Amino acid sequence: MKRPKEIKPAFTEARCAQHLSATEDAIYVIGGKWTLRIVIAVMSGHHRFNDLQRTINGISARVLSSELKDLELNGLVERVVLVDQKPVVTEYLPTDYTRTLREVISALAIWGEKHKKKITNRE
Amino acid sequence: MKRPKEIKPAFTEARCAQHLSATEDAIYVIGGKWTLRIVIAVMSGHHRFNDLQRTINGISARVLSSELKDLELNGLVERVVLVDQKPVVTEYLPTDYTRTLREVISALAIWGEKHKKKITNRE
DNA sequence: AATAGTAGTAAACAATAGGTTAGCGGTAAC
DNA sequence: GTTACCGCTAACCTATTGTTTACTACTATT
Repeated sequence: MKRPKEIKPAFTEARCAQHLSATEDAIYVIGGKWTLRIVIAVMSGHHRFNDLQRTINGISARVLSSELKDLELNGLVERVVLVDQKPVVTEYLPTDYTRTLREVISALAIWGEKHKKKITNRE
Repeated sequence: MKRPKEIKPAFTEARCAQHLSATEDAIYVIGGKWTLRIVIAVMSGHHRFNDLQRTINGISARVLSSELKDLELNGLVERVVLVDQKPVVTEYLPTDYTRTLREVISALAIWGEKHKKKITNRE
């Protein structure tokens, strides 16, 4: 017997538990303040340290450095040092795994735009 | 003249800036450790304080309380006190705006599952 | 009368994230 | 020679976040 005249949930009980666990894992990896922004910048062609720092507004070298190390550990960027270049150049490149985040980023970006409109309209 | 033989970016430069700004806004609102998990639980039919605390593994009353206040301010839950009930009952209900997060949650949940499989397989 | 649940709040504290400043070794341009 | 860019790193500090414990006021059950 199911609750007779109540709001029907947007997610079933099973989906709830599943979603709770899965989003917990996802947020653990990509939920940081900077993580996805770095990923977006790398996917957009910004591969160098200082280029990334310039592109991502407000990030400090210290934080960028430690975030890049985490991302590398998780396989979300690949760090490549080009030794044969005149000044040795370090590049952070997207991987196949990075590209699996495209739908997540798109969904977030779409929602973020809607939310911005909502906020700016009401004030 | 565009870079001749390089990896072509997954996002264009314009999309990059757009995505950076929009996801920044989105993460500001829903990027917290608990935010989306509470939203999922509320959308799944868990409407009461203690029910939420039981459902969301590891959250303390203090944090749940303050997160619910934030969510209410952002219009992502509605706090309803049922005064006519024998013991006064407080409910946290999803709103229309909450439901705009469905795609975001789905995308995150799908990615989180994939990521979990990836991690458990390699160890 | 005692216990337990409901919906929290207060206080005190610990942990983590993030920011600021400074600097290093190298190259290259002025 | 001095300045500046590159890719960082160390030390230090602050702010946010989260934890624990205890407690409130009320109701219902045993």
